[in-house]
Amino acid sequence: MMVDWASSSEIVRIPWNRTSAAMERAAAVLRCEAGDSVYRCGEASLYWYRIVNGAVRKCMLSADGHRQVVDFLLPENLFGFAEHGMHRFSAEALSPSTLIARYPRRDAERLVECDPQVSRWLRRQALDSISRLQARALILGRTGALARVSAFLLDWAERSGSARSDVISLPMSRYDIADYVCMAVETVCRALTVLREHQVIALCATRSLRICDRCALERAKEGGQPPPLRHNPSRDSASRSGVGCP
Amino acid sequence: MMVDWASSSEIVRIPWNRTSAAMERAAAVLRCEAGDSVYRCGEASLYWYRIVNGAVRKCMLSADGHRQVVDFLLPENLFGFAEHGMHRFSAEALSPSTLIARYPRRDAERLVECDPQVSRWLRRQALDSISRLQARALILGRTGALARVSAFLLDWAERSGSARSDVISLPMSRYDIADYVCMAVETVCRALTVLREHQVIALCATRSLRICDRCALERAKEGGQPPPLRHNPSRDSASRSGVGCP
DNA sequence: CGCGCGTTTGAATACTATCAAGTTCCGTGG
DNA sequence: CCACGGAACTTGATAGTATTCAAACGCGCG
Repeated sequence: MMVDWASSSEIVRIPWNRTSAAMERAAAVLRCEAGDSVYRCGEASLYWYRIVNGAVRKCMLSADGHRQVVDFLLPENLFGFAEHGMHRFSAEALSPSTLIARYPRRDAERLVECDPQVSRWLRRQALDSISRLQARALILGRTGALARVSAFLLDWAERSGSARSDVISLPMSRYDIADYVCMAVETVCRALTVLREHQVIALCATRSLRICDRCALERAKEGGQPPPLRHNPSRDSASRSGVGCP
Repeated sequence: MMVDWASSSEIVRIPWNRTSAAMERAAAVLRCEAGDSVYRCGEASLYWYRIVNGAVRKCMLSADGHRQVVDFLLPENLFGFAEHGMHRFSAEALSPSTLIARYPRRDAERLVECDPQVSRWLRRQALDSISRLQARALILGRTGALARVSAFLLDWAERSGSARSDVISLPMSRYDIADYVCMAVETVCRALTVLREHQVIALCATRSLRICDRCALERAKEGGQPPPLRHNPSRDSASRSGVGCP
C-alpha cells in the first residue's frame, strides 16, 4: 500500500522541537497506518525520518527467516540517518495514524554542515540512538526470560515516560516484543504470566499493563543469585566496585 | 595501578586523521598495559578517548556478577563521548602498550560547536559507534552458539580488516568473546572446536585463527533451515523480499 | 455471527549453563 | 635455562531452561 507524502505546510501545526526553519521547509509529512512500511530493507536511503506522532519498529529479516526488531521509535526520535546508500533495516508503523516527518538526505546533510542548530539536533538524536541501542544490548545481555522481559518493561516504562502513573501502554504486539528481546513469543507470554501471577504486574488490556511492584520487577531483572566471577577482573579495580552504577 | 598521562607533544608523531590541530593541542596521550582501566564505571566522564594503537574493551558488571562486554575498540575509534556526567561502562585495555589519546570533554564539546572539522569527525565517529552497536545486536539476535560465534568471527574479520589474508588475530580472551556474545566460555570453546573439526577455521595460535571456508562460516552464521514465519509480515512487503540485504 | 489473528497454556525436545577436571600457554623466579 | 605456578583454554557430564510443536482461548473486524 502506497502512502501519500504531503507538503509540510499542509499539515496542522506541529511542535518542531529544536529543528531549524530551513530544515522544516525541506520536510514532507507522512501519515501511515499500523503495518505500513516507511521504508524497506534494500531500498536506497534518500531521507531522514522523524516521528511526529505514533510509533515505529525498525527491523530486519535474517536469511533464515527470523525477524529481529532492532529498535522502537517514539515521537521526536530521528531514524534512517545512519544508513548510507542502502537501508539495512525496514521501518514499519506500529500505531494507527502514525505521523512521520521526512527530510531529504541531501538537504539535511547540507544543513548539518552549515547550520549549528541542525548540527546540535543531529548530535543529540545520534546520542539518543546510541543510548537506545545500548539499552537493548543490556537487555539481551541478561540470561533468563524473566530477567529480559522485566528489563524490557522497566526500560519501556521509562521511555514511554509513564507520567506518574504506573500504567504503561505497549503499542507493539507480543511478537514484536519477542523479536526485540530475541526470544520465542511463547516464552515472553510465560514470563508475563509469571509476573502477573506473582502480582508484579497486572494486565489491564492485552496491550496495556500496570506495574504493581516495581522493586520486584527490578529484582527479577537482575536474575537469580550471583554466580562466582570467572574472568579476571580489571587489574586495578580493587579500589572501586564498579558494580551497579545506577 | 595508576598510569601516566603525558603531554601530547611528548609522544612520537601520530597520524591524527581528521582531527583538527586545536583538538590535538588539548590532548594527552596514555600508555597502558593489558588489563589497565582507562576509566571505570561510576567515575565522572570528563574526557573523550581515541585509540591510537592497541585495543580496548568496553564493559559493565551487572549487579548479579555477570560481566558484559558491550564493544571492542580499535585504532581511530572514539569512545567515552556518549556518556554524560558519569561513565556507565568501564574501558579496559586489551593489548599490551595500548596508546590512547584523551581529550578534555569541555574543550572537545566547545570545538564541536565551532570547528566544522571536529564536528564532522564526531559525526563520523558516532555513526561508526552506532554501526558497531547494531552489528553486535545482530549477533545477539542469532539463536544457537554456532551462529553467534560464526557471526562474531565474520564481523571481526571484516573490522580487523584482514587485508587479503584470511588470518585474523583476536586481541581478546575467550572470556571477553563469551561476554561479548553473551554465552558461557565453554560454549564459545565448543563452537570453535566444532568449526575447527569441520575445517571451517584453523586455530593457528590460541588467539589467532584462519578462516578456511568462508562460505561454510556464512552458512553457520545463518543457522539451520528456515523456520516458518509466525509473525505477520509487513502489510506491503509483498513486492520485495526484504531478505538478506548484503 | 464467524473468521482470523493475536495471545495464552501445555508437553516433549533440544540446547546451553553449570559444575568438574584435565591441558596448554606464559610469565616469574630459581 | 629450566622449573614452577597461575591463568587461560579445552573437554566431559549433568541439570535447568528455552524452543518447538500443538492446541485452546479471546478479541477485533469484516
